[in-house]
Amino acid sequence: MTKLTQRDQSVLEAVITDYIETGEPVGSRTISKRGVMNVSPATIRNVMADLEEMGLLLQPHTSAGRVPTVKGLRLYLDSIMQSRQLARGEKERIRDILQNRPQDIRELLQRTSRMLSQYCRQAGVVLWPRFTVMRFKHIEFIRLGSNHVMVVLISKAGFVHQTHIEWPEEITQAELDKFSRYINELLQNVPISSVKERILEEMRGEKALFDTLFSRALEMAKRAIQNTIEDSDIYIEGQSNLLDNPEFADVERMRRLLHAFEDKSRIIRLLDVTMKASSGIQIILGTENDLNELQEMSLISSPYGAGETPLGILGVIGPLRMDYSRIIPVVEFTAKFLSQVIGVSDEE
Amino acid sequence: MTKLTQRDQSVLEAVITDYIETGEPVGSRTISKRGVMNVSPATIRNVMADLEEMGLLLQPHTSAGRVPTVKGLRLYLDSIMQSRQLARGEKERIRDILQNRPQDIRELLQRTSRMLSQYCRQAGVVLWPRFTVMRFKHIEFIRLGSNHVMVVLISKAGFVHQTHIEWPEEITQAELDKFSRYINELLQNVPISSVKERILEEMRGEKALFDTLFSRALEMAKRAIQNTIEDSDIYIEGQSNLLDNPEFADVERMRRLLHAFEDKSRIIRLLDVTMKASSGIQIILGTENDLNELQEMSLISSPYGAGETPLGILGVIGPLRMDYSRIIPVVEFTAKFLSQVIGVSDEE
DNA sequence: GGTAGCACTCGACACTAAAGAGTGCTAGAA
DNA sequence: TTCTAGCACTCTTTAGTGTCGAGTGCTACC
Repeated sequence: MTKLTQRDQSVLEAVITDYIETGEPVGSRTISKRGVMNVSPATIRNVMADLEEMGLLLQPHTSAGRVPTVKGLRLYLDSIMQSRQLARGEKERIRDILQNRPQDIRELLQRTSRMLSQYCRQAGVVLWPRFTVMRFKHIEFIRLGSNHVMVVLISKAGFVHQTHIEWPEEITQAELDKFSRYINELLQNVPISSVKERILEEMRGEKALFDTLFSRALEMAKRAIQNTIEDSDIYIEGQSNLLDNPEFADVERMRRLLHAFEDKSRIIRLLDVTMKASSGIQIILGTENDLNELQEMSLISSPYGAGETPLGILGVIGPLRMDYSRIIPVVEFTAKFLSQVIGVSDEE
Repeated sequence: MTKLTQRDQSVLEAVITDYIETGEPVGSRTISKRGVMNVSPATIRNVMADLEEMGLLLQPHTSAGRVPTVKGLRLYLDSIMQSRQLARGEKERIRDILQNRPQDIRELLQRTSRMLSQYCRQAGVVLWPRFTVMRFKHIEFIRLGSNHVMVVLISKAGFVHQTHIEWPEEITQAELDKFSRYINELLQNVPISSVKERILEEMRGEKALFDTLFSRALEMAKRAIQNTIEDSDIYIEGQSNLLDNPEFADVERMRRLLHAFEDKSRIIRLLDVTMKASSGIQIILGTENDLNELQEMSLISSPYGAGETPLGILGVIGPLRMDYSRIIPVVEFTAKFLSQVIGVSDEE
């Protein structure tokens, strides 16, 4: 690919900026009038024709202005755009919303998602952390019925997971309490990803051989953990913001989009992959993702975690035409700040 | 109001049936051709004019067919329509989906909501039970940080609630365990609505006076309960089904609707009121509810509970034009069956 | 290399006409 | 008295037409 001259870049930037603002195809005259470069529309047209040949711009129809392609946007994001700094007031506002530590972490994540959506006027999304990356804090067995035991599992960062197992034999709450005590002592601070191994190891140990109570406790914990691993959830808020974008005036498009949002498992997978791919902010533009229904959307995301360990991912989903220079720092800051809030309880 | 003759009723029914099927205004000729009554279009027209005068039908514009009004639909539902029985196969299908008791109750409710939406091709809705109507089963305090204590509260039916309190003084997990034991013993099987009184009562008692540990446990439990009471949540699934209805081809309408769904608190209030109003199935048609955004929707709902006690409410939200005769029995059956599933653990 | 001018293309919009569905009313039949 | 056939009328929908304007590509010229 031919290298872009300074002027080419300026034109590309002008087209994109204008397009992001208006959503309409941008004509040569518009750019010329802006006066960033003092050249005539005709000159601009020549440059635009070049850019189109390189696949950076696109003409929806012969006599229309130009619209950036995914490739064009990508180039712009990677090497032309300057992210704005967040004003102090903006940071304060985000802090205020997240700082009042709410009732439970579920609500914190949900609130984060809502904040992102309102603040960026797009859909906000937060992925519930995968349990496997957390550290064990506490387990509790509660007898619900003659064969039902409820298990509540809590991670150091304060994430709660509940599950439910069948237990063939009659068992009392007092016994279950003993189970809890055994397991809590055993697994204190162990990463949940290695809990299972740890249990298996212990099962082969001497104590389990002679202490039936202990070995049954291990068995129960094993089952509970098995139920827990694949658990995942996601909060998508502010979907209706997307409707306000003129690009979704089309009902058919809107419908596809809502369908995509309702089938959460696929979005979870997308986010999961994204999280593993990078530790910093990441942008996926339209066709760069594999979900058919999201081909016209982009995702701006960043992992969050407790201190250094990444736990989940949060971000903003919106149309290709978004105010990236504003949203990127918002997502970045939110992730950083949320990590701090969560990290507090994880540290000691 | 003049009483309806048999023929009037037949015409009303025919109009409504046809309208529910097609969504288009229904003309006199259409009904005549159906051949339910052997009369000419002109006769039907006379009857329709009468019905319109009574406010049961409406003509969108001078030269169009008729559409039922809310009043007309209400009359139809209350005294003309015959609910279909669910076929055995249909019942089986519903059972299958709900019976495999899932990981946790949250998932069970969510799954119910999804099932309703898929099965009725509208939006399904389930209200998370209010904690106040449940009975106490178990409480657990877990130390998260020097000043943070996480509280997990479990009801007999297996509902879990987590909250989070600040505690001014340093406290060890061992102490917290003692707290849990005290409170669990004290509150076993008490209705959560009277837990607070019970605690206050106990605080004035002799034991609290002399046993500081006990009185501190009470204090902590009191705070936890305070956080818990107003908690409520709702699952709305299958919103995209609504988009498939031609009446929502209009983007503006769609947008209002999505906004309504995103502001869950108002829908929760609506359901809450509905739940208290009646013990059986209940239908709210369009303008009969107070939410501006839902004026064009109706809600078919039924309370569910553990055994006899109503806990929450579930139902289907869709446009005025719904296949009531099919959906009503589905909602009814689902509520009954869900109550059974939940009831199991509540009984002993 | 940049610019001005010009002919051309295409979508948006407004306007018109025709088709079709459905009604209300009236006069006559059962 | 009740029903029906017929007719004039109303209103929406759809297709078709003409005009306007934004924007382009090309060419000749500075």
